[in-house]
Amino acid sequence: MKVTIYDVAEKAGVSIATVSKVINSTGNMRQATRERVLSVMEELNYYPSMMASALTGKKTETLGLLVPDISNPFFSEIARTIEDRAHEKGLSVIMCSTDESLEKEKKYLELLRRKQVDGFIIASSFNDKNLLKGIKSASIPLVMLTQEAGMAGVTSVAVDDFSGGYDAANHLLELGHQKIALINENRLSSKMRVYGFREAYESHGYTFTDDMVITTNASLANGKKVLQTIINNGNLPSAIFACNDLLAIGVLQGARERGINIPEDLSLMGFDNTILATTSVPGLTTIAQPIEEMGKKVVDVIIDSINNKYSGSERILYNPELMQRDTTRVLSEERV
Amino acid sequence: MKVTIYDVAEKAGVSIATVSKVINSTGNMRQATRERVLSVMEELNYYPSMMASALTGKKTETLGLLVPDISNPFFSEIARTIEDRAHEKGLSVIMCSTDESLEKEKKYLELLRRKQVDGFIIASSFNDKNLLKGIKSASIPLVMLTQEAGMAGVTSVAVDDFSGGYDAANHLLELGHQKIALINENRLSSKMRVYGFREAYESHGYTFTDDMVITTNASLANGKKVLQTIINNGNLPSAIFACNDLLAIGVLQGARERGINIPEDLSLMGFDNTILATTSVPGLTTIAQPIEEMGKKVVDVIIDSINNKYSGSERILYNPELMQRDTTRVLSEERV
DNA sequence: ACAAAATAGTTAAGCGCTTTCTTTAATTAT
DNA sequence: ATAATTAAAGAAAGCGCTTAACTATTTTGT
Repeated sequence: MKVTIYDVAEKAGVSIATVSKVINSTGNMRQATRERVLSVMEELNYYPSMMASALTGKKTETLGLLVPDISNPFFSEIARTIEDRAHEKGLSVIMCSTDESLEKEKKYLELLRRKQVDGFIIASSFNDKNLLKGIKSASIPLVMLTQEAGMAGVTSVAVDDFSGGYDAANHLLELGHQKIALINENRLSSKMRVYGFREAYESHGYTFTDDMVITTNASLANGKKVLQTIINNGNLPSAIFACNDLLAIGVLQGARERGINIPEDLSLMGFDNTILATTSVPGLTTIAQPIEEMGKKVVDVIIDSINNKYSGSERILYNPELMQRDTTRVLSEERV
Repeated sequence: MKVTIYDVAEKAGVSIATVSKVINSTGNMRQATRERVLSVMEELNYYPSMMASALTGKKTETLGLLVPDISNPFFSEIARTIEDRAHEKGLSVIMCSTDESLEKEKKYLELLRRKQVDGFIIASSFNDKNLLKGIKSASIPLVMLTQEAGMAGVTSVAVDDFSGGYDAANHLLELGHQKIALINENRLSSKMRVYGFREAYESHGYTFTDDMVITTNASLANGKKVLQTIINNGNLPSAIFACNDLLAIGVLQGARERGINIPEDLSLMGFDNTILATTSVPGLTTIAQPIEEMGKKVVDVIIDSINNKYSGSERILYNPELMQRDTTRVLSEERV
């Protein structure tokens, strides 16, 4: 049978209250007593149940993390830094991949509420804001990662997507590109990148039109597919800006398969600076997010709000950084 | 305040026992009563606490997953399939990256025990078998993934590493390579790959020596580093077999930086067939593991053993598959 | 040496559920 | 219409812990 606090108390010849005190290092007691209890705990292989203690008003020491897809390198990389930081602070994390699907978001949110997680870190879109409102009004700590909540009173940590997009456009524009296609995801952060791009683009005096952008979900396959679409549309652009590395690499693969040379025939940019950008050939020019910093920050914020040391509602924005590698280059004369 | 079963009971004008019954769809009751309770639950935004119910002998519906590193694509990919399967069956999963460190393994194991996870899926090495024994003797369900427990009574699901290594060797040997370096990790599964390799190598009449293999941890950086070491040792081999894709890609990067052409100057193989193998250029020849199947299987096994429908102790082995891409080629005459 | 103050340890209620028994109400049979 | 049977709902104990309030034991002061 499972060994409980009663077993320990009995064997150590004390009350369960005393055992509880040694577990939590609270209250006063003789050193000898403490040691005796400790050794009995050891001897019996006793693991205090966090369920039981959570039930008595303590925390569950568990965080819920909702990401679109943990197998997407960007999210697995940030999940790793979150996990590390959380563990450092004594919390575990339950991860859920939502695929940005409303049903899954709803289901997982409910599940995690029932599990009484101490707080949520949310990197999934949550287009149904009511879901978020529900947890907000139950005053369960909540921090958005990678995007804003789209409602008051929720803090978020993210890169400055707009300026990342802006930088991307500038880079391409400086290289002489003007006919550019964008690949976008249907989430706010991606759209911000496109807006930023647009801003820079127009400030160079060009006209941005919506048909320059194609929206799809993040995956290698979709990257390829979109490239195909772009090709089919005829009128190949001289550069493509994908709103994340996964899509960009998909384009890269597709290009290779069709004999389109990158960057000779086509310049390509991604966003995120995941492992994929560093391992591809040519190396992917991309906009880096400070993944580690963001991961740490987001757990620090959630922990502070769990402990009521934080009740703000900020937008914490990090600066993106252009990582210039080898998929972009000056537009050669003959293509102008 | 948090809404509890009492609030619901009171508002619905029934006892908490009745509410409990509707929550769990047990016992008999009038349809009208059930509906009334249900609607009150809805109205009050009631989320039954799983902590409380777990305390009364039910399950926590939570699995503990220990992997070396969730940001390693192999593990994030398999974690995704595990997560999906688990959710399908109503369980959540807490993920922990151990970095194969003894302290972390110990810490996380203890933590998860305290959280009363229903079972463990372990893909980390656990060189200290006592840790595993502890959970085994507490009769907490446990399945090894990617490797064996190294003790009786524990079932494991993995690829047949030995035969994967064997296949890798054969492939290289058939291409005429004979001077081959291996990059190994310090975990049993990797060593099995090397043993398999060795077996094939020797069966071709060659002599395998231990100085052909260099051991390191899985990371891009280490792949590069090892390549450097190999170069420094002089006497460059004509092929390298890395025991996982991450290391192989590291080698690929390193090679590129030093102007070593792959596969012209050096053939290269990985293991796992992660996204990295498909996106690299040239595409990495590697040994594929059936990630999805394995992920599903491992949760099915753990669930069955949680429900006492399974108490076996099998080694469930999947067949690896050679994915021939472009980093390996026939050893050219002049290099023989 | 004795009261006052501080320290050590205990009692018991309560956290939010589940579940076994009981009791009460509704059906069916006679 | 009434007893026998079955269905519906409730009472209460218990899960493993925390904690406030309390009692017993020491220690300190004078």
